Amino acid sequence: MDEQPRLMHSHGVGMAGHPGLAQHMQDGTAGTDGEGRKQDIGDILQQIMTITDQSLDEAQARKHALNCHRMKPALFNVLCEIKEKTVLSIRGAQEEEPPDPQLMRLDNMLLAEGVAGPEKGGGSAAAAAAAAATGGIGADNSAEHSDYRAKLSQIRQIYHTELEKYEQACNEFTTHVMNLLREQSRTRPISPKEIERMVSIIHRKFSSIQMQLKQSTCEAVMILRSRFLDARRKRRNFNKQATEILNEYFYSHLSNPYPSEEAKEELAKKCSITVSQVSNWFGNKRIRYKKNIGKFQEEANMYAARTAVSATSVSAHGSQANSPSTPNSAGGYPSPCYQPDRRIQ
DNA sequence: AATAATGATTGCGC
DNA sequence: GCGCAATCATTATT
Repeated sequence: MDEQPRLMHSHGVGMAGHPGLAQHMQDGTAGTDGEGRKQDIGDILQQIMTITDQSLDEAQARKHALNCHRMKPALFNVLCEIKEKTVLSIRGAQEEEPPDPQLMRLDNMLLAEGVAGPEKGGGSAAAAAAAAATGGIGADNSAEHSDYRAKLSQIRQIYHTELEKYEQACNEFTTHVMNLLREQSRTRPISPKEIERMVSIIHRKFSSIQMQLKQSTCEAVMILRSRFLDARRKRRNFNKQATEILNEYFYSHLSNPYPSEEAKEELAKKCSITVSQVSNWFGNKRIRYKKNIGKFQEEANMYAARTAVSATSVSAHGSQANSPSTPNSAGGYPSPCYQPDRRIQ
């Protein structure tokens, strides 16, 4: 019920009644009465308000005069405090900045890829060594790898120069703004705290720009990786002998062209390719054979004839064992017209 | 330069 | 995990 008066009292923040000002004025204006002080302040404020109407030289002189005025520090502090209470307190609350998880992720990735970290020694020698250490396959691989390294270091260089540019621009801008604010704080209530806040705002802005750089660098690295890691891009056909061996197996097991794990391993060893390459080959072969048997007719006949010949020659030498483990008849895949029958004769 | 062949990858169902 | 089918990207051929 009777809270109204108290509320109204607490809201009454006027300039004349400001405790800080009163305190400052006590030692500044010894001997004058209240009317005089008010007159003084009104005078100063009037001068400040009209300063823009004057010519440049005049304004400069007036600014200097005001700056040297004995009331200046007091007024300045009061204005700063009022400003702090009215404007900045609104934004002051949301001041804390937790480390952005996304930024951390980007940083970690760049570090892991060797883009952000310290410069790793020199050029092609180190790259080749690294390639040899990781690859172990041979010259082909190391050539690819050094190419990869070269491109990566290119990205790295761009990243660093850009980052440095941003850093420099940020510093330049910050000092510029700080100087400006310091300069303006001679005529405008700008507290050091406010300048500090402004600097942190600038830093935040620039770090968000840096994050964009990091983001795009990450993307570039990912694209580079996918380019070089995708085996489709460095595909080499198998040599003649390898395809020969694979085809031989395929056509002699046409009824069931699914080599077991062991068979795949053996084929891989014989062709000096990996087991998964063997699997890929058989996968491709099966589907392509099935899709267009006619096209493979000739090939099928050729290999069938060849195995038939080798089988007969083997059996002619005495051993009666059937060479392929699975006979070639009933099954999923249609056979070509010429069906090699090793039981022939 | 077009086109075919070929090894590798991806998405889906089992 | 495997195989199939579709597809990609490169290499060989015309």
